[in-house]
Amino acid sequence: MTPKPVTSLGYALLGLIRQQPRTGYALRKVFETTPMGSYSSSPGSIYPALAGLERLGLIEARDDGDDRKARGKGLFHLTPAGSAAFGAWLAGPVDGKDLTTAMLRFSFLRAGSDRALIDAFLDSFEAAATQQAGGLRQFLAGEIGRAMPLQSRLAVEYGCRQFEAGAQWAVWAKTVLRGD
Amino acid sequence: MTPKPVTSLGYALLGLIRQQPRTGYALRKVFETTPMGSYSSSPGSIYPALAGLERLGLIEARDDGDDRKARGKGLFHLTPAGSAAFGAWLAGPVDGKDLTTAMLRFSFLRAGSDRALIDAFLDSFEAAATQQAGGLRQFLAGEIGRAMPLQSRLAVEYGCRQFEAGAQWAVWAKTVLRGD
DNA sequence: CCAACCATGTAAGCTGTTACATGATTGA
DNA sequence: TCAATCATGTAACAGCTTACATGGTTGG
Repeated sequence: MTPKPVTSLGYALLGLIRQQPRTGYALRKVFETTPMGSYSSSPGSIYPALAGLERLGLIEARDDGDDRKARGKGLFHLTPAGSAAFGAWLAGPVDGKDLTTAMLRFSFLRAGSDRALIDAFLDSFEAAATQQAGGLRQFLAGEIGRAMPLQSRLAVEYGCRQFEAGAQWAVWAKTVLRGD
Repeated sequence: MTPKPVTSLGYALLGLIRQQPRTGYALRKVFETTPMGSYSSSPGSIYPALAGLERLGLIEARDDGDDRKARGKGLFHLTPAGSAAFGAWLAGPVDGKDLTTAMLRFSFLRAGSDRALIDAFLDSFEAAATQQAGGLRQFLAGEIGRAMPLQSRLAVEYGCRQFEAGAQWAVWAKTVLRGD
């Protein structure tokens, strides 16, 4: 029952594999050709990560398919355990300190089947972002904040605005998903 | 002439020490009590980092002061080499892929003496953020982007908005600094 | 036939995290 | 005197980055 031996790169891989079974190389390509690249750079990290997930029994490689497209080890599939672990991760709470990871999760929710999770996510994302922004504004108004050099205060203001933009995004995303 | 053996935590430490000489403990406190905490968590990283900076000759501990406030090793000061290295870092270009580090740098510029650097920074920060946002919008409009699941597209939109908020912050910061 | 791309990895090194360990001093 | 805070570290471990190494296949 050890809860989290899986890193965010691991979850990214699980999510992509859940979307459709892929080879290690195809996974690398996704990171190279999409903004998801910010979650990893190439080979040296993803192959070891895949090996780790396989060792944990969350994915397995199958020489899947009648045609010989599978040159290497074949396509990775989620095992039932992998599916369960990924599902649990998807349903977890939004951590205010790590909105980037939260967004990764969001990108793997499916408009069709996960509607309830999506609504819950957006609500708690908005709340978390608003709260973080509030914390920073409070800091700025407090003793330490007022004593900081101007540049530092401006930098903190940047953080506030980032969080506020995040909260606004959540509101916007809700309207988009409603009028779909 | 090995260019960059200093990490962003290292630069954060150099910057804080430049603001005023401090003990290792005082530096830890800054990370614990300000939003700068996002650049590190405690002891296990900052003491080794300080040791590294000392080994590189960028800082040195002095039993500075007539009164015995210095219980431990004393206060860390920048050496001339440290001052030069930090100054060079401050004057470097804004890397679009790492706006967080850029913001750390910004927070250490001084409204009094670094006016030229500040103006240059804000201009190039705005440009970088705008460009990153544009890249993401272009991606969304392209083949791969249009083929992605809705959730993923919304997540990318989040990224756009973050960058756009960054660009807007830069514009705002310029007006603040002008009317000072 | 040669370049590009498919496909998979290994190895060294650095950084950071967590958790533990220690001891002096100050204030209630 | 007892807890909190000042003050400094170490050790084990995990993860990522960079760079290198290896081969098969396909298209011009």
